[in-house]
Formats: sequence, C-alpha cells, structure tokens
Amino acid sequence: MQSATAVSALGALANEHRLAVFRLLVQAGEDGLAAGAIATALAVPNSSLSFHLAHLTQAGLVKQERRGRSLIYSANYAAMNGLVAYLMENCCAASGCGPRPTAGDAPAEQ
Amino acid sequence: MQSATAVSALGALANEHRLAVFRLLVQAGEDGLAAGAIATALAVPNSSLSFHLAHLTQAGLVKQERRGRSLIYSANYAAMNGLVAYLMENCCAASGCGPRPTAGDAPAEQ
DNA sequence: CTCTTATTTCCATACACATCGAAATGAGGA
DNA sequence: TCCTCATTTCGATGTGTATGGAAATAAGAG
Repeated sequence: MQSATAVSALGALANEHRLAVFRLLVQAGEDGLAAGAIATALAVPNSSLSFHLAHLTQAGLVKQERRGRSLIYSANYAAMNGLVAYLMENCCAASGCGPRPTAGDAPAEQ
Repeated sequence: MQSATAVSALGALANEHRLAVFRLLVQAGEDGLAAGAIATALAVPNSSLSFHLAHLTQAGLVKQERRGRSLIYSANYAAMNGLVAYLMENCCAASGCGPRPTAGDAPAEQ
C-alpha cells in the first residue's frame, strides 16, 4: 500500500460518523446494509450519510452495489486489511508495536 | 480504546506530513528526534512542522521531552498499539480481516 | 547580561470538510 | 404512464485544517 492510499483511508475513518458506519458494515458482513438502514441505525440524516458513504467509497473502504431500489453498502475487508498491514509494517516495530529492534530493515514504499 | 480516541488518532495520521513524521519517529526509536532534525529530514518549514507535531502530540501518538535546547519527539508505541488493536477488534473480522465469522461476539465499547 | 540557537506562537489567508433541507435522479409497482 | 420509495446531488453556511513568514519564548554559552 502506498502512503497516499493510507492517508486517504485514515482520513476516511477519522470521523465519528464514518467510523461508526464502517464498524456497522463490518458487523453486517458480506450482505452489507442499505443506505437507509444505516441512516436509521445511526440516526444521521440521509443527505449527511450519503456524503460520508461517498467519502468511504472514494477511499476504497466500502463497496456499493444496487439491489432493487436500494443501494447496498458493504465493508471492503481487503482494503482494511491493507491499511492495518501498512500501519503494522511502517508505524509499528516488527513485534507488537514495541520499539523497533533493528533500524536496518526497510519497511515499504516511499 | 474509546472510539473518540481512535478518531483522534486516525485524524492525526490522516495527513501526508504527519504520517511521514510518525514513520520517521518509529524508525528513530526510543531516542526520538529533535524538531529541527525532523523539519530538515522532511523539508517542511519549522512553523508548519510545529503545527503537525502539536497535532500528533494532542492525539497522544507522540511524546515530547526537552533535552537541552532541543525538544525531542518520539513515537508513543503504546498509543499506536492501541489504535491497531482497536481497528483489528472493531473494524476487522476475528481472523485476518476476512468476513466476520460469527455475528454474536461483541467487539468493544460504544 | 547578551548572544545565539531551537522551537513555538501568532496572524492572515486559502482551502477542505461537515451539515442538512430541498430538489433531482433512479427503479420498481399499479 | 404515473406514483411512490430509496438515495443522491445541489446549494448555502459554518467550522476546521493547512500554510508559512515574522515575532516571541526558552535555554545554554561566552
């Protein structure tokens, strides 16, 4: 994962509502949830939620799919996996986020 | 970790410069780096860097310590560990960020 | 006490993000 | 076709973030 991608994903999650949406979608699993269901669950106005969903989608953390009249959103586990992997590799030490054991091992891209 | 804390930490990392600063501090290890050294390494003006360092410090991801005339900054590994743990627990499935196996296991706080 | 170095704070400016009602779009049902 | 539901887009507004030069603060050295 490139650092620009990570910044984008981190920014998408760096908001109370969006983090709540993402957590909800992770819990919902592969089946996902309709936009309206999310708005109801989180008590966020439709237009505001739509804004946040677009932000998450833009960052690649969420997938959109039309099913009948509803737009179903679901978590993109691969993207999240990539983000966590990036953080572990670049922002943590090799073992459990302790101090970095050797300064020589190159993490990733630039 | 509370979701508000996670949002704060995510927001702190959701910026090109701040992410670069944090990565640099992780590489630097426990000894940390002086503000000026960071500014030089990343080619960011002092006043801008100071703003970003304050942001990271505010979020608890970075520690500040005065050593002589210099202010030494170092990564707070515990905070990062907490953030990654939060993401793994709340935003990933139990094993490796795949689809959530059981819908019954409660993640964490609210 | 003054000089020099290291860093922050202040300030103005520009841009991006968040909010949410109202209007527009998309899609099925009668 | 017309109606209704589901959702997005638009638009206006307020708030927050980013930037960087200039001035202020902090601390050791002579």
